[in-house]
Amino acid sequence: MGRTPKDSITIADVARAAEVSRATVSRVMNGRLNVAPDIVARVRAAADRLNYRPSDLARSLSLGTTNMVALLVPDLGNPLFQQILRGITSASAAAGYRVLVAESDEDPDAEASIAIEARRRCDALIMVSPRLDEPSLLELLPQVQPVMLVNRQGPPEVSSVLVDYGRAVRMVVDHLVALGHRRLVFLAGPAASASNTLRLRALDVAEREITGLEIVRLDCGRSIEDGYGAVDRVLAARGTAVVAFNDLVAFGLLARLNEVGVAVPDELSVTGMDDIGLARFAVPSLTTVRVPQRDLGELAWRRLHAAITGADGEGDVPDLALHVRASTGPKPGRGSEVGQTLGGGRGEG
Amino acid sequence: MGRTPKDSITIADVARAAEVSRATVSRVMNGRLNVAPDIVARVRAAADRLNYRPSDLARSLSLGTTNMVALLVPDLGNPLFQQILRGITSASAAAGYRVLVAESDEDPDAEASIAIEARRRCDALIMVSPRLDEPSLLELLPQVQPVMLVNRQGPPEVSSVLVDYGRAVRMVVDHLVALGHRRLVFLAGPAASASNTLRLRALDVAEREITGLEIVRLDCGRSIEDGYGAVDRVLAARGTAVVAFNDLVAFGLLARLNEVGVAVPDELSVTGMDDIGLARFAVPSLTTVRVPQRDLGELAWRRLHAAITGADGEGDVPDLALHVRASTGPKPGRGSEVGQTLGGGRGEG
DNA sequence: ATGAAAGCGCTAACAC
DNA sequence: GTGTTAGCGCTTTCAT
Repeated sequence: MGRTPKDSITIADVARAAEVSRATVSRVMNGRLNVAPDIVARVRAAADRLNYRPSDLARSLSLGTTNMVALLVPDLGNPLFQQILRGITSASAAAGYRVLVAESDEDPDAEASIAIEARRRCDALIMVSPRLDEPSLLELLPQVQPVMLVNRQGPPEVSSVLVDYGRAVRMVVDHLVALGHRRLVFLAGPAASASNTLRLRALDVAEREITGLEIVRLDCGRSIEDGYGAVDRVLAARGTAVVAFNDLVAFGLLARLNEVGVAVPDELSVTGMDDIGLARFAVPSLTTVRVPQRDLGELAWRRLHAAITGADGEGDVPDLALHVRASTGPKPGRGSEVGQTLGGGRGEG
Repeated sequence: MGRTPKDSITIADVARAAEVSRATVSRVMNGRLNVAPDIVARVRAAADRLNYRPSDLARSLSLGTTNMVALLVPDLGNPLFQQILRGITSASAAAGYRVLVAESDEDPDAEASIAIEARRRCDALIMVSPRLDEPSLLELLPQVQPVMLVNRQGPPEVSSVLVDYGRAVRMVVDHLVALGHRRLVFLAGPAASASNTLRLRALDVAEREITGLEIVRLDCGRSIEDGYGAVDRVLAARGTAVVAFNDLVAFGLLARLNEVGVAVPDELSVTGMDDIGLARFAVPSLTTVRVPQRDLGELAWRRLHAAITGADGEGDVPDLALHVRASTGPKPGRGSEVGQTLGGGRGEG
């Protein structure tokens, strides 16, 4: 409307106080040249005296740009998304952008409308691991451009940052196979998670390629509690090593194994995924694959920023690295050392 | 300006398509009554057909309200702040608000300007554990109202949500004293942290009140690494129990103690603070005080929202609760059971 | 019940 | 160099 008794002082107040036009004040505030030094001083003085702060809202409306990015994640409680948020926040802050966070609460149906709504207030949107089904996603994406996908593949014209969890899980499997393990238990994550699918596919391939390798797949989840609660089924599966969906699951597993007195890695090896900060400090310290989650956020931002500004998006998805620690060891049973070579997999049975 | 070749379709387009005035479209979009049903239908149809989305920016400018809250935290990597963010995000989303996150990176000098800048884009600001010194804080607060402080006390006219870490640490101390411990080691957090000061003060009081109680204060920090790295100094301090600044520090400590072969709690008891999700799953599971961090965020939001809308801010800071788990036990040495009573503290030496 | 018009606070042509 | 003016897209009096 027009009647809001705004307390805030506007550019007009400064213009009046400095006895210049609003345009000139604007020029001064934005460091535009072509303003006489004495006028600049006068305006600055007036602005300071009045404690003037330009309205970002009005600037944005006029400029057609908000300097904000929206970030939509399924669950802010997930360390992965927290790290990505950190990466995006600090990287975008460097470019003068702010981050608006939105959470879908793992509800696929809510995602689309939240995405649209959040995007409306921002110049761009970053969707992390959207749980939306493929058709809905394809329908949504054009409406929220420019948009960036993290850990989910979109159509070719939509850029994305993807971690190759397939390769990651394969690194773990190869490591365990090299230690002599032939019967592994995989603790699967949420079915709706694209990265879980990647892992499963890689396991299929591994099973096919490595002779004698058996992998028992167990539905589990992605939280500590899920891992903790899976122990009975894990033990019943009679594998010699377990590949957890992520570090959190591995953590829960380790805690419970410790309670029931199963020695890790002497009786059972355990691996995680992600290398969250705590992995190194698990008891025993956790063998896992380092996924540079924070860098992921930064990269997503860089690419998006490049897309917005028309520059070229430098940088590639950071490398994965297997970190072998104390939670994995040779397959229990005969002998102690194993030292097999990777790959060709001379089966045990 | 006026020349931006906006691709987005505006209220004017809809008005034209529906052959009504923009005012009418506005009324329809906002569910205002006083519009003939057939007109409503026509407008809705046009809007749908054109895929019209009102610009939040323009609405905000006109309405004078953004429906956004700014959240400023020192460090997004800190689980406490992450939980608070979660609480605020979900609680405010329920009221149709979005959260803008900003991070000061623990830099006190950056805080003021970030706060002002973030606040300008939002209707209100929540500052968590500001590291700013007192005078600067007092100077800043009036400029960013409405503002809410979390875990830091401001002047009376600025509302805040405070956890009584003093009481929390005292609960831990009493628990340890009851177990027979008389020489404790306190691993202190960042000096700039107000909550650390609260803990230290409470320890002074405890030392005065409980006869025979000695507390060795060691500078440490707030991260796992800090706890991990403090082990040598802790052992040198020759206490029988250690009170860690928070769960993270306790985690690092436990990990290292396990590596060097110090039995917890048989040789040394360890306590944390906060009861982060992982505390229960530490090895051994961690005795700690549950600080409902997420609720803190929700409460901060509720109070702030009440202040904005003029309602009254219901709700109180949620209760603290000591969770006794496996990381604490009787003081090592003579006998096994201790079973002393709290308080009056019959000293040992 | 609807439209015309002013205004939210700012920026950027365009004149002078 | 500086002022004038016309928007950015929306809401809301005020008149009809």
